This record gives sequence, structure tokens and C-alpha cells, in this order.
Amino acid sequence: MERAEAGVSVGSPVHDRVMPAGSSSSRVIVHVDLDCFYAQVEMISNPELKGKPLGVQQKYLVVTCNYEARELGVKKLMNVRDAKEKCPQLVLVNGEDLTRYRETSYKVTELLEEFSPVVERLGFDENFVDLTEMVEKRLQRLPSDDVAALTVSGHVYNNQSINLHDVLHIRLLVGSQIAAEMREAMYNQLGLTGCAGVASNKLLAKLVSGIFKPNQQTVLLPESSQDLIHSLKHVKEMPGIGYKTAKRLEALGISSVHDLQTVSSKILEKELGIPIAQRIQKLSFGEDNSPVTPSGPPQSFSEEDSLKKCSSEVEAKSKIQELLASLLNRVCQDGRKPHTIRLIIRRYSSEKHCSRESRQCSIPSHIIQKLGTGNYDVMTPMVDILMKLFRSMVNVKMPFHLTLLSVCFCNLKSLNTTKKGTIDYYLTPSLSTTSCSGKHSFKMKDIHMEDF
DNA sequence: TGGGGTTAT
DNA sequence: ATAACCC
Repeated sequence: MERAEAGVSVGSPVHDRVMPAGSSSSRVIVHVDLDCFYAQVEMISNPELKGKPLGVQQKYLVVTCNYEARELGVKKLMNVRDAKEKCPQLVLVNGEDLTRYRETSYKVTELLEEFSPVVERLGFDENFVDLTEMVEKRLQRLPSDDVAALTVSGHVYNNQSINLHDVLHIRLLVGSQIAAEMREAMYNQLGLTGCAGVASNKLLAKLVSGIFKPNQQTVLLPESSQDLIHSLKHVKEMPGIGYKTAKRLEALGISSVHDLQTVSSKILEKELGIPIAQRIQKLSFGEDNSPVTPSGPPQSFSEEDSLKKCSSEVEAKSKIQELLASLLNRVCQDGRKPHTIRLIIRRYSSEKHCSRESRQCSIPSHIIQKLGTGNYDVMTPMVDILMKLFRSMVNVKMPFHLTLLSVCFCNLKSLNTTKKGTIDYYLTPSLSTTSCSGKHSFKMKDIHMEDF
């Protein structure tokens, strides 16, 4: 932590720009949101698609589309038939295999991590970055006279005017410059465009990133935060208030942000429980103290396939084998070893909301050891385990109708639990630097004196 | 509604 | 193991 020395050079212009020592309050957060991500990846894979209305299809849904398609009336999650009706020239590509989207998504996160290591992923196409420290560093080496020449990058929410004497404005403005550099890097290095929102917390950064849409950015100054949250027409639009909570709020007669701000906290706590009540009521005021939590490598890998109908054990087994084969490839690439496997199903039901059931178990250690070696058949014992999990959920002697099968690997461990600074750390081949097929490839790890 | 992900209980 | 949330 590089904080300004408190009490030194009191009142000097430079020190007026940094936060008081020990104050952890005001942060600078950026939310980066890629434009129609899957469609962008597809247009990069096949540049002939550029300029044409493009939709990405999964099963019978257009899950996302480019802006050309949007202008012709295609919406996200639109039925393929409706989309084709609205827009007969619509070009569709299948997007059920997420491999390239996932790989590109991690490239974006890694690029952002180069700016600051504190990056939190939200889905495949959004990232939060805590810029507080980076902004502080830039301000500390900025000559006092240069403050007057600072300019914002991109839009300012509400067109609010910037006060260069206000330390919070200055910090957010520097945040906007870093956001612009991030978007520039994404475009130059990966060919991707996106939006960014800069604000003092994750909620506000996310809300403000969507104000100017495609490929633009917006900064929110504190004086406009109430305008931003009141621009939401319904509490359901508040990130963190989902379908269920919105329904329960509606039952209480709460539909607007103002309703949620002014409802008695006692009533809210009684209805939703203290933790949720307090959290969402703070959200309604634009307050969100949740930290940007570095996502790091994924906690789980899963592959799923929705089906019209799966009603026999043989069908299920064949689907499960497909899903498992893909997962084994992914897990091998990752290098870490899953210690738990889970099977998830969705049963056909006429009215009920898509409820899933799952069974999981530990993966026997002799199988874990064979993972990624390529030589031994790990499919057969794993499929056996999965079919046992299957039969523990589905009585195969009775008729059944499943509409989804999914296999998930979780509880990932880096075998290499080896501590830095021990001799083993430098003698153990790192799986992450070794190809799946490569037998004895070592990469020398960097030696840092701080590790000892 | 797809094909993913996360955290809390 | 499920339920909620996010995309």
C-alpha cells in the first residue's frame, strides 16, 4: 500500500489529491462490458460475417446478435423463428460450443489483469477492475500544475461538470483515462470492442457502463448517483435483485427504487431476512461495499446439453460420454485436478420452473492420478461413476423424461500444493507449463528472493 | 430460454 | 444438495 504520509506537506496541492491515511473509503472501480460478445468472436473467426446481420444460435434461440441485427429488430434470447420472421436476411451461426468464447473471455481478463491484478469476472463478457491503487499512483507522480490540464475520457453521466478541485472528481477522471487505455488495448491486441463504466463501487460502475452503448464509456460523478439509480424503472433492474427477490418485493408493493429506499427496514428484514434486506436496501441508495474479488482460475468446469427428450439409460449414457470427453480435454488443459464430479439433470415438467437435481461424489484418487496422462483410459471408470450417480437420481425401471444433462468437475486442486521457497517448488514440473502430451517438459520457475 | 458460471444456506 | 444470483 503506497499511501501518502499523513501530516506531511499539509495542504500542498499534491497531497490534497490523495485520500487521508487509513481511509479505505472511496474507491475507483471500472466495469468493462464487451459488445455482443459471442457475435464479435464469430465475426473475428469469419470476417465475411462482418457488416451482415448476425445471430448466434443455441438450440432454437438467438442468444445474442450484432448491432446490424438489432437494428433490424432482433433481440437477445429471441426465438429463431421470430428472429427470421423479423429479419429474413439474418445470418445464424451455431454457438453451442463455448470453447472459443471461453478462451477469448480469459484473454480479456488476462489483459485487464496486466493493468491491475484485482479483476473479477462476471460471466464471459464482463469484468470489474479495482483501479483505486493505480489511480493513486498516477496522481502521486503527477506534477501539481498538471492537475488543471486533466481531462475526462469518454462521457460523463448526466453531462455533469467536473470540478478539478474535488479530489473525488479527479480520481474518477483518472479512472476514465485508464478505462480508455483498457478499451484501446482490448481493441489493438484482441480486436474486441466494449463499453466501460467508471464509478465508486461495483453497482454504480455496472449501471453506468450501459449508458452509452456500443463501444463507449461513461464515468459517474458522486453528485449524479441518485439520478442514475432512479433512472431504473423497476427494482428488478438492480443487479443483485433477481427474479425471486423481485417477486417477493412486488408482494410487498415495492416496485420502484424509491419504494425500496423508503420501505421500513423492519418490514423488509422480516420478509426477506436481515442479510438480504440490508444488502438490497443499501443497493437502492447506490451503496455497495462489496469488494472486487479476483476471480483467478475457474472453480469448476461443466458441460451441459439440453435435450427435447431423453428417456432411456442408453441415451443418457451416450450423452454423458460426450459431455465427459469434452470435460476431460478441458481439465487436462487446465492442469489442475478435479476431486469432485457431479451429474445434473432436469426432469420434464409441464408448469414448474426449471428445477435441477444433482448428485456428486469424490473422484477416487487412483483415477485423479491418471487424469491428464492421456495413456490410461479414464473414460470408462468415470462413466461408471456417473451412471451410478444417474441411477441414484433416476429410477431407470420407471418411465422418465429428462430435458437436460450436465457434468461438472469441481473442487479443483493444483496437485502442486507445493509451497514457494521450498526445494520441491523448483523441482516439481508445473502442469500449467507442460502440454498434455509432453512427457518431461520442465520450465524453469523464476526465483524470487522474497519467496524465502 | 442456452450454456455456462458464482456464492450462500 | 439446493437455491439464489450473474451473464
